[in-house]
Amino acid sequence: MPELPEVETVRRGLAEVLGGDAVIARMELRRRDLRAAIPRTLPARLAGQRVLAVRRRAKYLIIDTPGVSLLSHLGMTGTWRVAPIGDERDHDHCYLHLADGRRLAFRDPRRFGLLDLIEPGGDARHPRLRGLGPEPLDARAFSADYLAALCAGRKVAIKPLIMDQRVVVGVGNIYAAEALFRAGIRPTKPARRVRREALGALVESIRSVLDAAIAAGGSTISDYRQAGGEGGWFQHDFQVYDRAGLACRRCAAPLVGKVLGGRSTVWCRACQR
DNA sequence: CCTAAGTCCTGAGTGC
DNA sequence: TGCACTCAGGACTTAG
Repeated sequence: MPELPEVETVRRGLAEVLGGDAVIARMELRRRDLRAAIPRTLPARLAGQRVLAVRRRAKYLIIDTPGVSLLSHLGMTGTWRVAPIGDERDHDHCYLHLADGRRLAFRDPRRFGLLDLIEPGGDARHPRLRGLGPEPLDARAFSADYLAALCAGRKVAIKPLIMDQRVVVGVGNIYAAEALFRAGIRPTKPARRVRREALGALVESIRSVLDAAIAAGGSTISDYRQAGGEGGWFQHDFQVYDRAGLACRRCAAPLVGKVLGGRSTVWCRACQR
């Protein structure tokens, strides 16, 4: 669910909650079988650890402590929230009890999410982080040159290509569709057929749509919430996502939709070539 | 019955 | 034929 803007918004919320030397007194596991099993050793490793930082890499959240880092992925329906005692819900899989009495809950109905540990300084060796592409907001690493090199000779459609986390991280089904609309590129176009200038526009569009969505606190469809429980607002700015059959906001032609790479995809035949 | 913000795996196909 | 890589499709799960 959450793509980069939603994960970044959650990161900022968690950083605020955990700032000022928060200490994790105890991790309480209620259910271990998420996408992968939560390691049995994780609660013991986290107990008594002081939070040093809350980071994001791709769609992963990383809470650093001196002894171990906690890695989480929200999958499609994952949320972190401040959960006062008494606020227990179905699908709360894990509670982090802080030393000051507050409590964080990880809730994920579909269980496509993930909790794991990273050894200190071990990001590059972690199997889920190894092999990830560059951060899209890093203009130096994610450039038109870089994307053009990865598109060369590729028959795959441009939309699934930019959703491939080995190519660039953080772009999912919503923001891929929105960035392609902004860049005027048809999502089904084979990557090798997209012109160099259009790839430059796409790189800029990915950055601009992600920046705008972060500024809006992400997009709330059903489950996504910020750490404080608020929804995001960017869903009101969608130009194409979930708008198949409706009028293009730019030219009023009906938007078309089809399944591409297993994901629903919407675009404007007139505005996107 | 259908759909859904994401990976992850398998198997078929391609090119050297 | 073998190997490496690419690409499409399905699986996982719960809720609305």
